[in-house]
Amino acid sequence: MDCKLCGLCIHSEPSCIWGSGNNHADIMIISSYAGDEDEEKGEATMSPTLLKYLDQYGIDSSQVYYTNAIKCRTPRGIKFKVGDIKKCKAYLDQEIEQVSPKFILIIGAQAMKATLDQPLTSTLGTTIEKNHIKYVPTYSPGIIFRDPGKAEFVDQAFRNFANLINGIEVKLPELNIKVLTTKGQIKKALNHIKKKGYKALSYDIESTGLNRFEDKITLLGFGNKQVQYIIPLEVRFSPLRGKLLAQKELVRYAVKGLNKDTETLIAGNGKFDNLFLKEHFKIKPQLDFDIILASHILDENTPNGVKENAVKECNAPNWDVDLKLKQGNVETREDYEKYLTYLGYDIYFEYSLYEIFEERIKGDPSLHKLYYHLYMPGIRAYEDIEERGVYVYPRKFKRARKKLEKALGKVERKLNRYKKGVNWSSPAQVAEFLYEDLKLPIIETTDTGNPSTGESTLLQLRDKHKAVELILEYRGIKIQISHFIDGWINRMHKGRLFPHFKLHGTVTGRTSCTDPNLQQVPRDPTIRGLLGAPEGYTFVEADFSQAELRIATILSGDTTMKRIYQTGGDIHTETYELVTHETISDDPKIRKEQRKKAKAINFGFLYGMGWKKFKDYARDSYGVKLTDREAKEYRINFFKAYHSLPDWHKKQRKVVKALGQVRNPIGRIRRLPDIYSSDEGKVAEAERQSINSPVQGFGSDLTILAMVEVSGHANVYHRKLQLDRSKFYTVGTVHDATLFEVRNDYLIEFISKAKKVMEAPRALSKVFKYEAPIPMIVDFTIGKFWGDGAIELDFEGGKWKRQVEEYLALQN
DNA sequence: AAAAAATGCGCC
DNA sequence: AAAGGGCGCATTTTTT
Repeated sequence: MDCKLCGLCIHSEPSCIWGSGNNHADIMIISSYAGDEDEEKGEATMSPTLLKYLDQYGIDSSQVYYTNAIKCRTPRGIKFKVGDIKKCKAYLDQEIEQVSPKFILIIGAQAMKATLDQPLTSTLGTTIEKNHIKYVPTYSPGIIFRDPGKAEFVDQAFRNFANLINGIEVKLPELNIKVLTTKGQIKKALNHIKKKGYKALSYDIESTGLNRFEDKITLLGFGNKQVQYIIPLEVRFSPLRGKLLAQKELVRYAVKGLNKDTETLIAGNGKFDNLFLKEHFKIKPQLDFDIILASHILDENTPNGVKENAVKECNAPNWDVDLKLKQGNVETREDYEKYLTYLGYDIYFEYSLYEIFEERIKGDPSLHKLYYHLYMPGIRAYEDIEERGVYVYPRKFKRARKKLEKALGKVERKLNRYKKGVNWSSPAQVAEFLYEDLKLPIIETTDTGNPSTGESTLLQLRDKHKAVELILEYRGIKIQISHFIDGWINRMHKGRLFPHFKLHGTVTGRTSCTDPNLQQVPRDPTIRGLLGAPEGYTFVEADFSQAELRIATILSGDTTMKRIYQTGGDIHTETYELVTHETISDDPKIRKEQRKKAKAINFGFLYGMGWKKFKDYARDSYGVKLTDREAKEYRINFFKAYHSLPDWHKKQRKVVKALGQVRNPIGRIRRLPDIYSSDEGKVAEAERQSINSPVQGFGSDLTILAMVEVSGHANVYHRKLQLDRSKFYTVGTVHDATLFEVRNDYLIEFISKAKKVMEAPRALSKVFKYEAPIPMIVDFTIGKFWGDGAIELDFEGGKWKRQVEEYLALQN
C-alpha cells in the first residue's frame, strides 16, 4: 500500500504500518502514531510499558489487536496537523470494521481525535459507547516516565477498561433524593440536617442556560453523600413551576437556613450558582469551599471541573446527561426523574470531592493559607464584581463607532487604489497581494507554511511599500470595531457589561476574563473611555507600579535593582544609563525616547531574551530600531548591571529540575512536569516558565490580596483602614490593577485608605508572614471615564489631594 | 450549514 | 549557548 495523502510518509520506511495481533479480537488498542519500533518490525508493536500495564490489569495481550491511528512513523519534533490524523482515519476505520472489537482502549490525544473526535483530557478513563463498541481513552502509559503525576490517570483508565472487559460495571452510587416543595418539608430537612450533625453540605443549581439575566433556575439542591434535597423550580412536572412568589419564598427560606446552620457550604463553581440565585431570588449562600478552585490550587495543569475530578478521584463513571436535558428540557416523567438524579450526583460528588480536596489542601500549609485567604475571599469579591458589572457610556459609543468607521473607510479606499476587490481582513488575500502582486520578500511563514502577514512581518516590510502600513492600520481599526464596539453591544445589559472572571483561569495564578474580556481593552481612549463611572461616581484605577520588575527584583535579590527601588529611583532611567553608558537627557522629548528604549531593554531582557529576538521586540513593541551590535551590547551590559538576574534564572532552572515544580514567595506552586520530557523544546519551555510563572503568579496574588482587603472580603484587615462598602464598588481587575467606581463624596477618603491597604495587605504580613524587601507602590488614576482624560495622581508631597479636589470641582 | 482550525491581535 | 510568559475574541478558511 502506498498512501501519500498526508505527507508524513516521507519520514517513514516502510510507510503505512498496519496493526498486529488477533484479527478477530474482542479487544482493540489504538495508539496515536507509529514509532521507531513499529517501523523496525513493519507492524504496530506494543511498547514494554503498555505490555506491563496490560499484564498488571489481567488483560491477555495475545488476545488483543493493536494498531496506530497514524500509520506512518512520526519523528519527534514533527508536528502533524489535525488534517493528517483525519486523512489516516479511513484506514483505521477499515481495521476497526474488520476486527469488529467490543472494547477499544484509546491511547493518546491523536488516537482520540481519530476515533471519537473528542478532547482527551476531559474524557480520560471514562467509558464512551458508540456503535455498540465501548471505548476508554487514556494517556499513553509512557507518560509516567516524563510526568509521574499522570500515573493515577493511567491507572484509573486501565482499571476501568479491565473492569469493562470482565463485565464488572462500575456503578454510580445509590442516591437518596428527597424532593422539597413546601416550607414544612424544607423545615423538616433542615432539622434532619441539624439532628444528624452534618457540618458541611454541598449545594448546586440547574438552569436553562448560562446567562443569569435570560435563563431560569430549574432546580436547587443541597446535601451530602447520605441525602440530597432538591427544590424543583422552573421546570416541567415541578409543582412550583410558574409560581414565582412561592419559589422565592421557599428558596430564601432554605438558603437562610443553610447560611445560619451550616458551617461549610460547598459548591462546584459557586460564583455561578450564587449570581443566579442573587439575580432571581435576591439571596445567596455563603460559599465556603469551591471545588473548581480547590482543584486548581492542587493542580493547575489538569481540568478543574467537578466531573473530570470525580472520574479521577472517586472513580465515578461519567453521569453527564445530554445538553437538552441539562438545560431543563424535560418532556416526560422519566426525563424529570433523570434530571433530578443528575443534580443528585452533582451534589453527591461535590461533597465527595470536598472531603478529598480539603484533606489534601490541609496537608500543605502554604496551599491551605492560599486557599482560605486568597482563593475563597477572592471568589466572593469577584462575585460582587460580577454582580455590579461595568458602566458603559452608550452615547460616546455611537460617536466612537462613527469615527472608527470613517477612518476604516478612508484606509480601505486608499488600499483599494492598489488593488480592487480584496478583502483586507483575509490573510490569504493580503498574502497574495503582498507576495505575488508586489513581490515583497517572504520573511516569515505561519505554522502551516503559508507566508505570514502578521504584524511583526509587516513591520519589517513597512519601508518596502506604502500599502503595508495601511494594512496594519486597517486591521487595527477593524478589530476595534468588531471586538469592542459590536462585541460589547452584543453583550450589553441595562447599560452595563458583565465580564466573568476566572480565578482558576491560568496556570500561573493570574485570572482570566471573558464575555467580554475586560483585561484586553485597548488603551486607546476612544475605546477605553467608553467605560467609566455613572453619575455621582468616579472611575478609579489602582495599579501596582512596575509590578513585574519589582517582583523580579525581589525574587532575584539583585542589589542594584533593590537599591534603585529602595531609594525611590526610576528603574528605566537607571537602566538607560547603565546599559547605554549615556546620561539621560533633560529635554523631555529626547528623554521620552530614551525611556522607551529603556523599557524595551528592561522588559525584554528580564526573562533572558536573546539579542536577536530583542532587536525585533524593541522594534515591534516600542518602535525602537537597533543595530545588531547595539542589541548585543545592550544585552551584555544589562546583565552586567543587574548581575543577579542570570544567577536567579540559573537557580530557577535548578529548582525545577530537582523538584519538577517551583513556588512563589507565598507558596503558590507551578508544576512543570515537562521539565522531565525527552523533548528538548518542552524542557526549555518549562525552564522559562519556572522563571516567569513565580513573577506572574506573585503579581497576581498581590493584586488579589489587595483587592480582597479593599473590597471588604478579607479574613484579616487593617481595622483603622476599613472602607465603607456602601460608598464604592470594585468592578474588575487587570492582572496588576484594580478598577473601582467610587462615590464622589468618598473619593478622597477612599484613595487615602485604599493606597495604604493595597501597598501592604494585612494577610500578606499576618497570614503569609511575608515582608517585601522593597516598597510595592500603588498608583491611582481617576476620571469620569477609564483611560480617557483621566488624571494620574501625584503622591509626592500630598499634591494628590489638590488634584482630586480640582477634579471634583469640575464635576459639579 | 455548522463546526473546527488557522490566523491575527488586543491586554498585562 | 540560547531562551520572555500568560490569556480571549473575531474573522477567514477548511473540513465535515
